[in-house]
Amino acid sequence: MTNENDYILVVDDERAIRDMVSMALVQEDFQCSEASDAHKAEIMIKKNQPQLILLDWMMPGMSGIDFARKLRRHPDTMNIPIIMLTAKAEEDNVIRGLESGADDYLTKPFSPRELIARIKSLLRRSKIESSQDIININNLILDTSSFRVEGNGQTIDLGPTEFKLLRFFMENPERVFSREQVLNNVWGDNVYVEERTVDVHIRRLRKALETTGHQELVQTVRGAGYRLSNK
Amino acid sequence: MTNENDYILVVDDERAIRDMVSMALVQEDFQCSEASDAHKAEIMIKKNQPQLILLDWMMPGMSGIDFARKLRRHPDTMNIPIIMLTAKAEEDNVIRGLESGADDYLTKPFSPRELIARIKSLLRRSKIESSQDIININNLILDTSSFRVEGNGQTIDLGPTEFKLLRFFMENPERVFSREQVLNNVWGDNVYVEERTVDVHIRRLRKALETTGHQELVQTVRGAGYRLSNK
DNA sequence: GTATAGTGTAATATTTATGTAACATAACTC
DNA sequence: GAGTTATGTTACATAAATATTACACTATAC
Repeated sequence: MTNENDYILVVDDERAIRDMVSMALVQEDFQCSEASDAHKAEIMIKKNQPQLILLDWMMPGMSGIDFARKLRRHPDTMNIPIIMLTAKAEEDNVIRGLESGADDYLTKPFSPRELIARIKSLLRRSKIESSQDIININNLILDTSSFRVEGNGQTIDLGPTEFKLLRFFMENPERVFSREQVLNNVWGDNVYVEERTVDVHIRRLRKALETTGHQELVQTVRGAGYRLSNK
Repeated sequence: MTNENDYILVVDDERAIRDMVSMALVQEDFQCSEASDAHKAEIMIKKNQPQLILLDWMMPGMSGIDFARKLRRHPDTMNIPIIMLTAKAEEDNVIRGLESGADDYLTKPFSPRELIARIKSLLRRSKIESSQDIININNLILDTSSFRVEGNGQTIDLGPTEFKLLRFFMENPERVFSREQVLNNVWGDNVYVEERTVDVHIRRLRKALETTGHQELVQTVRGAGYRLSNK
């Protein structure tokens, strides 16, 4: 096994679950730590960033779902994969869990083998995604791992939505996307906002890019949508 | 909803599952068909290639996993996204499922909402990847994904209607279309504008093409309409 | 809590595209 | 060549698309 480089954090208030999970992880040569609540987990994450987090849905103090949201908001922890652990009775909420930013979920009781399977699958995916994390177009540099954008060496400040927007366009340059496509890809499905909202965020993005003269990369294609291009 | 163009094939030997899934799909305006085994599925795929396949793991005859592998090997079906449907008891095999080429998997029982969410997310990804379409006639190059037109390497600026017009003609070269046909295809049915309006837009298109000498591709066929031809 | 930053919407301004009509030219008929 | 019809060309008012701004509201940080 070559799992020894992957460090996994288990967050659950029930000791029995934590132990069972840890055991399964160690068996597979994963490194792992345990935290009994969100607060402790937060401290541990700051010290040593895990490659993946197993998160209980229901916990005293901050709930798993809120914690997941918090992690997703913070640039440093934004891209750590999260697997939610939910009890059978809470199944209805699974969707909310996924919407809050979890990447997968497991319904208790689950078998160690399934747990391992899902972990591996997620790690695999996240490694593929994070392997290409710096995009450079005309000296506009977007670093997805540190969530930074630089233009000609100068840092550009972007809000979360503008960052996602720019990232999406930089990952798919030279391609026109309709407002609807942009909404689906940047805001997500099942999110309803006005199409015109895209215009406003494009405007905000352009404004931010003006500081380094990169606003011209974001182009309007009348009747079709927007495009990022260096031509 | 704009899902009506996506055709999804459901392959499962249990009628109950197929019905449930179909119902959920139809509700979302997806087109869908059902197959009860791999063999039937194969025939249906040949006839009409689906945008996505929902594939049961365990089936009489060829198993889902083998079928997935087969699909992945064949060039025509290589890029069709596959979602595996696995029963709880078969969880050990989830990894093998993903390794055999499935893009995602769902564990039964699953909720329709989750099903739909995963389908949409997969379709979104695959659409961006597959939408590259370039037409080249006499070095007049039209790229539908970037909405760009180039003549001998030089960019040609076109308004939305002229672009659509040129696209239509380039997709159907050497063929004469009456003004009425052009209106129906480029402007859309049930849009009423004067037939002579076509002339004006043809004029605009020709003018734009003059910059690279491609105006002669757009030919008038007196009494019949217009044609795009390199002869 | 209070301050701050981020979001979506609606109203308004600006830019660009569109369709039509009027006139010009070319082609075809006799 | 005169008469007739089809197409080319241009200008312009209007419509449509996009840009921009302001604002109310929410979420987040301190």
